[in-house]
Amino acid sequence: MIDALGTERTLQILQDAGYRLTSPRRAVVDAIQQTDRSFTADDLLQRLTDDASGVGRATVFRTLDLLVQRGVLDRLHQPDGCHSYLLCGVSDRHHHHLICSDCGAVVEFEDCSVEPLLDELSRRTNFRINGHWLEVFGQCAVCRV
Amino acid sequence: MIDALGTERTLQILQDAGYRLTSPRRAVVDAIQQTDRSFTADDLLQRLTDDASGVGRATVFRTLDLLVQRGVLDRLHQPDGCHSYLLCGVSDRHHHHLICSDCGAVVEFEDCSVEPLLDELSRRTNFRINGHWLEVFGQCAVCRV
DNA sequence: ATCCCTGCAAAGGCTTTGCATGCCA
DNA sequence: TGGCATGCAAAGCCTTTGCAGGGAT
Repeated sequence: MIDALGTERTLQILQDAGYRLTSPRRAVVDAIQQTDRSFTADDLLQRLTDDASGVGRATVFRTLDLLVQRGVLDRLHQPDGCHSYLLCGVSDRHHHHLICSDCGAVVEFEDCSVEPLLDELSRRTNFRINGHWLEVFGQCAVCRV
Repeated sequence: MIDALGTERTLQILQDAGYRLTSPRRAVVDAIQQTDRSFTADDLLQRLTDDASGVGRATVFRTLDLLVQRGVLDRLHQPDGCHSYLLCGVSDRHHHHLICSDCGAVVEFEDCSVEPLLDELSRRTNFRINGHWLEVFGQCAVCRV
């Protein structure tokens, strides 16, 4: 569903940004490539602990932050918790998410057609608008039974 | 900006729902009526401590939960923190927020014109869509200098 | 060889829980 | 009077920080 960068290109991004390629970072990047669902820091830590990668808690958090900064991951906001992450698509354009509340599957979409609304709001309220979030929730084809 | 219920009607809602009217609850409800900005549990606790209301931490959290459940407050999600609250307008219709990232001032709006988008998404992805969030960020007339 | 990165453990926020007491209905 | 509600303190989560040792460049 999400056309992600892949492990190698992601590691390249980190290297280009001046970060060292270490084996904990490889392990984290590799682990996040294995799902197109949203996940929490704890999910990831769990997975890395299970496969005995030996990556520490702190490194998981530090690497997640790094990847969010670099645009590889998005931070996701959901009704039942504000602390999950999600692999971004290749494009670094502004985009939104349609999220399955049951299994966490995610579809990205770009066109959100809110520009006219924002213009009108800005005119009406005199706010200088500089961003918006749109997230859509539902159940995916599999979970809707 | 937000046409809120007022202390008395809010207390009535709690009473109608079978909750007791206690003085800590009054104090909390009263305190949240005094602003149309978003606030955190800690802001509120601080205010209640300052005016020597003597309301405890636990009660603040418990009452906030109650008020969110009853639709008196919204939980707000912002880029720099997912843990703030906001007094809802009188209408309990679906609505959205335009939030000043500097001072926390909030304007509610109802028409978000995303229905066509949701229809199309649902057709394309086969998701059963059952909700969405839209939050708009910017700077209000005062803060934009 | 440098110094960035790491794991560990401890500290830090914020929120919830347990429990004896208080107070509304 | 009964039982929900409260305050306090402690416990629980999740995340960040400090630090000495290790590894990438």
